[in-house]
Amino acid sequence: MIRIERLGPYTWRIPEDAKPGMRVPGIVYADEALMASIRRDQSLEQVANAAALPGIVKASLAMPDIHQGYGLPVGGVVATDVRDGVVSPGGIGYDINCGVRLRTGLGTDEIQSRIEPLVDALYAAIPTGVGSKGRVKLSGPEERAVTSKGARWAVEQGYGEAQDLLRIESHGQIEGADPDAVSKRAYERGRGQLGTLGSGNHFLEIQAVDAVYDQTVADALGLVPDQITVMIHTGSRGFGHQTCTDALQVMERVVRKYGIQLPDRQLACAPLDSPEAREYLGAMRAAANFAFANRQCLAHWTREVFMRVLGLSPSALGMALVYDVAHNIAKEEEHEVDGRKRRLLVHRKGATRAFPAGHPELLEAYRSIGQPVLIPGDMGRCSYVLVGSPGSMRETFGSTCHGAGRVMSRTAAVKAARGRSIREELLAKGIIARATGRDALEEEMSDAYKDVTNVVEVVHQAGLSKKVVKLRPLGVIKG
DNA sequence: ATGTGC
Repeated sequence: MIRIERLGPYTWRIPEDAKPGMRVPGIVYADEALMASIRRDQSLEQVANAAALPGIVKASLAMPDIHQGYGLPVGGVVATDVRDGVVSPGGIGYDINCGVRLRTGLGTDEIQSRIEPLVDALYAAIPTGVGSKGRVKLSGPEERAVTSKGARWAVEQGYGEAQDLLRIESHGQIEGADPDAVSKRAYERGRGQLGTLGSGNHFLEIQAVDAVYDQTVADALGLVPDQITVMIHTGSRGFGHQTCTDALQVMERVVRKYGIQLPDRQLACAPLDSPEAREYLGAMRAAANFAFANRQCLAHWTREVFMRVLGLSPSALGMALVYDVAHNIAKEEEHEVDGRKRRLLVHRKGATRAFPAGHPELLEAYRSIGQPVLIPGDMGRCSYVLVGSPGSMRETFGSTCHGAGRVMSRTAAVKAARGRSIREELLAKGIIARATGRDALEEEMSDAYKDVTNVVEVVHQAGLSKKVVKLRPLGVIKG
């Protein structure tokens, strides 16, 4: 059991001497109850392990939704100096640019009785499940264009509108993508998968605004009580998965070549000035753009379904994009550390960027309110919208949590759900669910997750991001 | 997360 001390009501510290090789301490954001569940897996060990990465700055950080992952826990944030630091694919995750998109719609009154046909039509229109193939057939050159242009590619093909791009993190197009750094295998796996939801915790949900905590910011985001929203959670599918797999294979060799000492081989990494790091970052950005294009396509079809089922014109439907965040990605950013500005590679793995109002890298639309932070909970409880707070710049390299975080493995959840009908339980709560995988709803039931309300309360109280609205689920489709 | 799995 790793040594951890409490610093305050919402912060904990793993001292630098808790494990050999640590270059910086670990800092974990949690309250007492969340820490009790965090202690049950190996995630704190992983926070300490990541503190041994060369060039790590200040601390190995973890959000209240952490749980064990590959190398770094999901919910981990690691910043490395671009001059002497490394990039670690395990610090980003297999699902490169897994992220969340939120759109607004009508009022609940207008569609309350139409949720079931909407869910059925969405389920029919949007491919779900492991290995699902999409409606977009990409040629080789087209797929390369997707990796460079991201959401812009989708808009140019008629999936959505140009103004959507003004409401996506990095405008849905990450610079520095290198289509030549992506393997043939990743291209093959991705080819049929643009415009697919995938499986696991990925979902598309119809929700309603349930509570408003910050009226001014909610107004600026176009979110009012009882309004319908659509939340989409998915990533780069087989394309990103293969890109991560390819990189890990390379990094294992690189660790030996450069003589890097690591407490866990899952943290395999490469110095940022090496050709291997440049190649991976080029491929990671390509995969990130694939994911932005993926969410853009899904959002477009969602809009089409709403128009068809409700018999509405585009202008009557509205459905503006609120925001689209990447929560599995590494980004080069400038941060002040001990009074000095430094260029850092910030790895966010199951963590959301949360720049506060006024930050120069924010989209123009949100510069005065801060970056919207989209936090999906679980199917049966709720989700949240927050915005970045100034504390995130002082403490977490402009980062906050990304979701609820699992407390049960998938197999444990299926076992715990034996004899129950999760679909019926959701229905009893007024939530209509459709899923492809045989155990998909059981694996994803509420009991398998921490209560997102507790997670969000911690990041709110800790000053990393502030609550804006709560969203309650009405209908969901899953893989 | 994933052409899921020791």
